[in-house]
Amino acid sequence: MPEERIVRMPKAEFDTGAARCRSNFPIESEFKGIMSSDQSRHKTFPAHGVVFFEGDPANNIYEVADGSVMLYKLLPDGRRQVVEILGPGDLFGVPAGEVYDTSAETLTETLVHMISRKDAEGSDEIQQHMKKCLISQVQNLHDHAVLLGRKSAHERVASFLMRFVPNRGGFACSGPQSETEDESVVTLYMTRQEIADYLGLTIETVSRVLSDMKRRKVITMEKQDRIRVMNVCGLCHLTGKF
Amino acid sequence: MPEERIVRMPKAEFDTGAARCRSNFPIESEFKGIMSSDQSRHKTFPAHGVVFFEGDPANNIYEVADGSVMLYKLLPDGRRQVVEILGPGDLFGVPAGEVYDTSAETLTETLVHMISRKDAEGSDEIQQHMKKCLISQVQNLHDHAVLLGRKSAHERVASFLMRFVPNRGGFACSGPQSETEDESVVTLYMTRQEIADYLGLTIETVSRVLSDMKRRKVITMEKQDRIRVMNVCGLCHLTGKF
DNA sequence: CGAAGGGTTGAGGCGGTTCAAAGCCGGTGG
DNA sequence: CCACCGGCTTTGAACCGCCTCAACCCTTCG
Repeated sequence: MPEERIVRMPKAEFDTGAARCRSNFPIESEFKGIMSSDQSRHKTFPAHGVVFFEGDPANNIYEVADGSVMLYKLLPDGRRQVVEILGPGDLFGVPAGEVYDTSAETLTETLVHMISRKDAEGSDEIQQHMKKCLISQVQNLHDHAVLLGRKSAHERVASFLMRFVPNRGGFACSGPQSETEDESVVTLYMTRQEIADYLGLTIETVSRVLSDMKRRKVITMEKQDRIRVMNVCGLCHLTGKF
Repeated sequence: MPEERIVRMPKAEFDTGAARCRSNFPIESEFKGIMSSDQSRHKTFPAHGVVFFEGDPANNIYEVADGSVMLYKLLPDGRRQVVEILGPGDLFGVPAGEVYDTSAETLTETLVHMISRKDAEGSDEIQQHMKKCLISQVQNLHDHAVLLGRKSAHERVASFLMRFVPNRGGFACSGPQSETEDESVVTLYMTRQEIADYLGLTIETVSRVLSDMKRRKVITMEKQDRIRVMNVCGLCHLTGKF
């Protein structure tokens, strides 16, 4: 079945490699960051801790060492859009101007490496890594623009869940483990509000879509943020990407 | 009035400098590209010409020398999302994997510089420029995510139009030229379909919003793609950003 | 003049939001 | 151990903004 799907896929849907830099799993990884050098400092934030606010002077560049971070922007009336979700190995806080263009908050307890802008400029290794991360970041943002601009609520939630299923859904999709079973457990570490703000929806819509998927037996919920996908292939087809 | 608005602006709305790398004007600029070296080739595309398709092998990196280019992605059922609009000085076709993650089409007659990936790797100058462009690209994509995820149709169209008004709307907004008049003429060089696909709307909605703005005398239309903004400050307030 | 290809306008429907109420669950204190 | 509280989540009902579908208009070009 996955082979068949690959054959049918038009060029445009090939995996372009954007996922290779950043992990599928925001958590649980033991990433050995490129920034773990002398000149870098470390800092641990609790879950839902603020790393910096939009508009703060951009003095440091950060790398997620362990945990997960979201970047978001606010409109003056309080509307929020979460623009990126980052995991181990991802960089953030790389500024075009003098200040950060987004706020950064942790989702889970998170260890970050920090390095000053000046020191980052000086290191070729870091520059290289930065470029690589930026490129994959851009491609992820392209995907997210498609999601926000053109996908239905069901497709958005399905795409979101698929993000956290390892080795599935991309060009290199490994297909179901066995003939009879195609399950996977994903842990979100995000509140409904955070998910909604990432997907451009409301809390209620996210909740309704998840309930609907439960009703259709695509997923079951072990805890509120721990979801068992009963049929990965089925969920994948709900993303709109295939 | 503009000074007053700046004072009221919370930190979060400061211009973060994302616009500095790329021009406000996709057209009419005589940008002397960093790629205009020996090893680069040039190519001119007519308006609405295809530079490459999503999924094509990513052999070259491009720079817009003159004209404008849009990058878009398609879903298999034909839904399209334009993810970026580029002008002189902007780079595109920088791949994370082996293939392009978007398609690239010109909006107007466009001159591009091309350079092979290998040659790009070799030049520090190009690497530097590439990094700078990527960073501003990321910030523009952040803004666009907010637009797609959280803004109303009116706010989207207003934001879109403000993009093409020079020196207005950002942190460095110069304010109205005179006490009595606050006009500006923008030329879109895009069909309604392209605008709609960029803003995550339908043709009809774009058309209706523009008609509504005409009715409210915020804009007048000199030609279908040539719009006179009668009240820049007024339009700016419709963007939702202030 | 007629055809073709955008663009505009109108009517109706639907998906997602809004507002409101109830449910669930973990934590705290009696 | 259970009652209570607060925060998050779920569910329901009504509404509304944008989409869909269809007709019409305008401009361009043969």
